[in-house]
Amino acid sequence: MKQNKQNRSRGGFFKIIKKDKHTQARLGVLSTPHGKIETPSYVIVATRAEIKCLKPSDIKKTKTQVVIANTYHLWNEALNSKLETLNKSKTQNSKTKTFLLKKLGTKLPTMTDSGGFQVFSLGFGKENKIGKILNAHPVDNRLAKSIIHRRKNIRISQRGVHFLLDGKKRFLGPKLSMQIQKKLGADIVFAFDECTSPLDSFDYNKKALERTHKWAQESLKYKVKSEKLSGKRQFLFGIVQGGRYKSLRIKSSKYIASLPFDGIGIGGSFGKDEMVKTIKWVIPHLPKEKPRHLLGIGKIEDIFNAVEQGIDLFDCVIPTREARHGRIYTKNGHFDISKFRNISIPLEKECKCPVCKAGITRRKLYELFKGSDKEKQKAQRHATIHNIWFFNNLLEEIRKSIKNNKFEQFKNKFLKQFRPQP
RNA sequence: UCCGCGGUAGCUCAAUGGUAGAGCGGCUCCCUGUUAAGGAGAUGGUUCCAGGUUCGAGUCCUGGCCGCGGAG
Repeated sequence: MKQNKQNRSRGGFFKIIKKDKHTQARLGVLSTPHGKIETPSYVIVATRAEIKCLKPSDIKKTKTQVVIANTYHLWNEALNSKLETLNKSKTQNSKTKTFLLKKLGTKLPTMTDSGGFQVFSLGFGKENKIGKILNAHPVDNRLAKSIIHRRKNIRISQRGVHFLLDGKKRFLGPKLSMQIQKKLGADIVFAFDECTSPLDSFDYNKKALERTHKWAQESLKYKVKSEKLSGKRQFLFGIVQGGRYKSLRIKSSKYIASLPFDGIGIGGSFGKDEMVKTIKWVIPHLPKEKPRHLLGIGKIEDIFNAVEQGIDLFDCVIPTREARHGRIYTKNGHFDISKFRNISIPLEKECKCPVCKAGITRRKLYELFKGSDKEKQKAQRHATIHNIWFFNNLLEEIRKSIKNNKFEQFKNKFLKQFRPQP
């Protein structure tokens, strides 16, 4: 184990090129079997190995460096692909594309999430209709008490998680998660963990954290084993949990940092406006030379705050989901297309994204959104391309600013300008 | 000119004579490791007009007006 730790953390997988003088922001490069990723980078969500509403050729236009798919949602497809792969290898299909890349239809670095988030989203989250970040409306304590621990869709044990969904029962644990992720073939994979809810108590989080740490060990063990067998390299990230509790976050950081992971994910839930605080508890205990991925974050402000604290990777559904719902991102803030339906100006002034360059106006986009099913699909595709491009471009600018020692200035300037639209 | 059918929210339509509703649109808001191509909320009415019957009329009766279809 100790040997592994030494070898794996120095494999040239992650190189830090520059550290910002005034903040903890850093510029780096991740080298994966399918290409390099310049960090900080936004990882675009492609849950079922496709970016919703986009064709493979669209993805190339969006400055996307890397995408993340999901173990839980590709479970069946991944296991069924066993036969497919065998058949194809028999018929001499010499291309060694991974399952993910085949489905994605374009070549670029990929990641997969382990299914740990679904322990929350399909359990507590679904049951109580809350997200992993406590929202603006303060939750009544009595309400919080009444809903705590109601997780009728899942059963969690030391071995893993039983999902009881849509009348189907299935079990996912660290070993199976690693097996599925191996099959999916991402360049970077995550250890199986338990994402808890922001309303879970200290005691619950403590127990959950013990499980997550146990599963981290097992994910690592199984991954090392399968690597020996197949010879194929996948980089594995461990995940820090601990919810909203400082002592647990620190404990988790230290523990995950002590294991021979290739990178560190920071997962779990956050209290309202407590994200920076939580990241600050975690970062000091992480190895400086390993990449850090803030799971499931974030919004524009979150990105700047996290980069400032030394985060290298993000992923979030915000750009894509909100695009589908008609929200457009611009440097002056985001706006809902319905509010600007009569304006014949580009989605964003002087935007260089392919959609704006093609002359799609706000009025046109609105008309498409309200048109036939086919037109709506077009609208969602345009909005998705624009938003993804916007986020990727923003990260590009952030990288540039770190390079020039101007991150803080850039952050302040950008956030000042990024206000809800006039 | 006659016969028939209809006229209710911005639009399309509901409502055995008993508190006028729904869908869509418009408006406000939400979306953070996607069971989300989604969700929440507020608003919205001289029921074409004028009479009549009735405790009570969107509903029944009479007469107008308007629209659609048919016949001449």
